[in-house]
Amino acid sequence: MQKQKVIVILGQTATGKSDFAVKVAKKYNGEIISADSRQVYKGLDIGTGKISKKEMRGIPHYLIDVVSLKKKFAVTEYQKKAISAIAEILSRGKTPVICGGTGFYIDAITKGVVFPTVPPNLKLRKILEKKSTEELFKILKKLDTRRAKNIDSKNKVRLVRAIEIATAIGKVPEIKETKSPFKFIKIGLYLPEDKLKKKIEKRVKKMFQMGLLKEIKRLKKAGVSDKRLKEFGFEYFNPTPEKVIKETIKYAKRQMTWFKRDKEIKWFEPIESKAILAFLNESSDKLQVKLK
RNA sequence: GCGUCGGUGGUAGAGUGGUCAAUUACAACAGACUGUAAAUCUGUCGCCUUCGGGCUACGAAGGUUCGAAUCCUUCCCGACGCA
Repeated sequence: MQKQKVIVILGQTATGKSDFAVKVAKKYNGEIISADSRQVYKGLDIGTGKISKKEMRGIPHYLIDVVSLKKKFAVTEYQKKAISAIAEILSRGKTPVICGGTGFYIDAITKGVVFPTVPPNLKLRKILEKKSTEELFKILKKLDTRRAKNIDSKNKVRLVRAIEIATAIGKVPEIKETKSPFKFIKIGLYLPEDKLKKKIEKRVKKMFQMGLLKEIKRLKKAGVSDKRLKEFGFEYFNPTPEKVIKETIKYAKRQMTWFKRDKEIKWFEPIESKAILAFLNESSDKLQVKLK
């Protein structure tokens, strides 16, 4: 059977993914699934650069505004929801277009990573978080030598989670990837460094103009704690334009470190939109040919 | 003009005779990534290197000393105070 085609549009922040995805969706009878770890939350709009209703130009967008700020969202939930969204879109004879900059989320779908199903154990976490990384590493070593070997022994967050899994089910399962029933066509949008920086500056300034500070005030009023605000990213904790620009540039670099590993991504500058559309046509043709 | 304090690596800023190529932070560069992922974490960060080490460096030039970023002299520059 032919694998059904899913278009993926990824790239660093401020490269114009959202707009481009709408364009592609228009052209290919598509619907968009966002791959952004923060845009899933209701109420984080300006700081996350969420696309507006108007900018959506009538294209349905999935996985935006799907959880309350009080709930914690995680990759696994994203994975589940995104995969069912893909199925649903395809069942209506439309093309799913995944668009976003959260590499981890994109891989969760396109690589079919199987995550351990152990839920967070807040009590245990509280205890573990008080310990030093050395202590945590020792504990993990005792519980699961295999995972201890490949874990980052200085990364507390990872150590805590690994111990959490190991205490629940004995050992951390080896990482597994399952073959996806879909064919993903990955398009990466990139900009030369100086252009990217300029776009980031522009974008951040616009954020402040649009009322980022007001948005934060509103969140605080709604009972969001400082700690939680920090979790929502640097835009949400005592931001100044300079600080946000600086942090965004660093973040963009981290994104690229992630994307670089994926050799399936075909990279384009956003201005090459014709070339991209041609590439998409070609990719879908190839699929058709394989069919015969 | 006199006096005081200061001039340290891309920046800020420690160090005040040896363990100093120089704490640390930031920036920069590279990287990791098993339910927090705009998160979390790692490495490199004067030049050269056969990775043992070699060379040049703490405003400039001299000097003291076995040894100086650190002490002395002069000069240059900056801040402040007095004229």
